[in-house]
Amino acid sequence: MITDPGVFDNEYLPRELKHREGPVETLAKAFEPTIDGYPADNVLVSGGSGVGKTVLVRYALARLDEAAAINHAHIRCLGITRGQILRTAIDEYDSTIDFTLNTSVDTLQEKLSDAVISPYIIVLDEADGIYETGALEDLFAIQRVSVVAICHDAERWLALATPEVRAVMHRELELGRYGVDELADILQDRVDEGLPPGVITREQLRTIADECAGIARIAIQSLRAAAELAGERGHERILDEDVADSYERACHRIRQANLRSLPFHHNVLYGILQVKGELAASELHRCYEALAEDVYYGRDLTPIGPRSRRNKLSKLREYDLVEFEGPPQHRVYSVRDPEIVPEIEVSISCEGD
DNA sequence: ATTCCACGGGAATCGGTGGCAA
DNA sequence: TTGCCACCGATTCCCGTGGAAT
Repeated sequence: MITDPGVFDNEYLPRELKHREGPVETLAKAFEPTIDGYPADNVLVSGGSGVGKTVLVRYALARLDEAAAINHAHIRCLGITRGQILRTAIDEYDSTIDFTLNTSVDTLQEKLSDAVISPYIIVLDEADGIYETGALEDLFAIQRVSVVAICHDAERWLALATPEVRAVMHRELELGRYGVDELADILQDRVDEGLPPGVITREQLRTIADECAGIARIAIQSLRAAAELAGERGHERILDEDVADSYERACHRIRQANLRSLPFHHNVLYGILQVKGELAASELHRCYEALAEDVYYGRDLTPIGPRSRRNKLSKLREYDLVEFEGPPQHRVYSVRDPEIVPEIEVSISCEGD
């Protein structure tokens, strides 16, 4: 049923960004100075999950590309280091600049500073934890570099900022949740581009939009899931029952992709929880230790200690894969969705069963 | 009031990479 | 080629914190 699967990709950039005309203009204004060779204004873009922060910035940069050849980079900052941010920033500006794995981060900063001779816009996506890296100061120290920081909560982000950082964040852009009709409009564009005409009604799009509570990413994946389900069930067009089951499948797919993007240790911990259902912290650690030798056998990795496991578990929670419940000393870990399975086979039978 | 326990921040340490001089 | 060193990122070690149990 799907004629162009590309329209459901995260990377897909719509021709027109519906219901974000104001923010698009704000970004265009912020980028305008680059056309005359001056640095762009720094912008802080904030808003909840799936309100289209990333796509907004990508869209505005694509428009800028049409007007002038301005260097820009897009860096996902979640869980990466100061060095990785600087390396990416250097590489995206000029891939001929060489550095190695053990080049000091201070040197990297100097290299970037020396290299940048024209306006350079660096988008720091998922920049909620950017202060821990220290990379922000590195970038702001470079005159022609400007930053678009994307975060969830602007107030918290600015509260953590130094006065220097606050002083150079010239523009703030807060995106609210889409309304049902707005989101239905956005879905309609994807329908027009990626599905045969007439397979879904406006009312069904509104149902999808409503179910997703304004979160565009889930809505778009729900639309895709509804079309897939209709296809699998041999329906000529998308029926209400396909729409009804689409949200589950969309969430499932997003979480499954999240898990796949995480390294082995995370998958081991997840696998234990997925099989056991619910575990107290001490039980989880006991299971991990009981299994570790088998699971890690033949791999170029060694089992990690309890402290690292806690960090991995926090990460799993950030990715909406694992839940914590109860106070620290009685914390219970469980998976959000037992249907999501890890990449690895964790054939679990911990002692104590 | 005291003990217990897991959490999580921060410092120390480890294993690996790559430059450099002998 | 070898040994040494600086450095990185990942991990471990150490320890203060705070809520629940005793």
